[in-house]
Amino acid sequence: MVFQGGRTEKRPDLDYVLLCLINMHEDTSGYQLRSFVEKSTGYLYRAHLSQIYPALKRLHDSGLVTLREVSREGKPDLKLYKITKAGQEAAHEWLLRPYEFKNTRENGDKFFMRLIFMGHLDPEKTVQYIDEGIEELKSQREQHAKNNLKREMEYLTVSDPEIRNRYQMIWDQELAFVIAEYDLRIDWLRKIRNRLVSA
Amino acid sequence: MVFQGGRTEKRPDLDYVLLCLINMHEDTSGYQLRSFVEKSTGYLYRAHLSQIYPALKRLHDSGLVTLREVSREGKPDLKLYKITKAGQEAAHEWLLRPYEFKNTRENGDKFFMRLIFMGHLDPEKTVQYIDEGIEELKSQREQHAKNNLKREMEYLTVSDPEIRNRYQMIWDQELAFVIAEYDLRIDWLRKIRNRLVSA
DNA sequence: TACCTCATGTAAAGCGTTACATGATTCG
DNA sequence: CGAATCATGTAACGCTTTACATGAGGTA
Repeated sequence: MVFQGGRTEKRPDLDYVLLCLINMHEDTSGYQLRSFVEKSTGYLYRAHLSQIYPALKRLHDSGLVTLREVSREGKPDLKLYKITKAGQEAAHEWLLRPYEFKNTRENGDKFFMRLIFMGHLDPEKTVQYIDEGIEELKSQREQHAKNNLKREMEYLTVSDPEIRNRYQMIWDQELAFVIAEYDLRIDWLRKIRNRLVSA
Repeated sequence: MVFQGGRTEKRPDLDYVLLCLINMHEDTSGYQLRSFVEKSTGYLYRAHLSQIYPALKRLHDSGLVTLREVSREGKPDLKLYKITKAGQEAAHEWLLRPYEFKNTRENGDKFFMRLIFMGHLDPEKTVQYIDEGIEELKSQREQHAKNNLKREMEYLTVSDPEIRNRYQMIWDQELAFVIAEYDLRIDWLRKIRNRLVSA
């Protein structure tokens, strides 16, 4: 433990994901955490053991987790982690921190990922988080709808009409797909929102 | 131009994306390419200028593109690229290369990205590509449906029933969302497939 | 005046993937 | 007998992001 760093140090998202998972389940090993990252956020975010072990070391050095080593004959020591008070505060701070939206797929996925760890939170806070997400997704949806790919057909300087038509068709479909995916996500957020307010 | 390397050298996907875009439009600059990457594949894949410039250098060194420099007073030279025969072959080889599926979001997106550049191809080849994608997505969908997050609620060692219920609700919704997103993508591939065979 | 677009690049930091290193046990 | 799971880690490599460097012209 170097210095109690619960404040707002810059940390990779992985650190917070692990912190939240350790908070859900005491005495977890790095190896177990990998499979739970997989099972919980797996569709939206993944991590390799080679990222997890250094991340746990960072968390330990900052005093956000403690560890207990269990010797096992012929095998490397098992390291079981517990969250500290500072760790719980850091996790809480992360969940409440205003989400920094960027217009990328990865950024959108991470917005949804954070939601997975919000069960501990006051539902009102989660609803506020979701509302911000809905607004952002609506605006991104409109941007895509406006930046119509059809206009960009001008870029295609290929004369063969059959090829042009094929590109046109694929790009039209592509745009429709992007819009549909945004609509699905917006809908999904609304569903969760409704369940949170009606509970 | 170091050596004509049209064969199957290992290249980042970015190189092929740029190659395909240069193939669509002669005499393009790196700067223009960035905005067209944005407008064409933007939802699925993006690149910064700091990646594009080195990529163009790689393509030029391998003889896949040629360039023409246009002097402009007080400004850096404008570099306009053209694809070579070797470049067209490399792009074609990339499009026909069997897609290496991995169960990650990024990998799924890149599958769809490649489709955007298949307008030049024999539609039968594109249909075959799509069929492989549909099979893969169906299998991934089933894996997610099976790895039901409910079972993983065991991991959550928090006693408060209100918190447990909230997690349960969010995770159930999360799973439903993942499945719905797979279904949307599978549907979308079927739509494009139908348009390709009926044309 | 401040910001955006055009236009080319390099350098460093950050994050993710693959390979290496070690070794027991279990399942097909 | 080979593959998978458990269990910990380090090192190298690759791609992405941000910062730095330079500078003109247009627009709010």
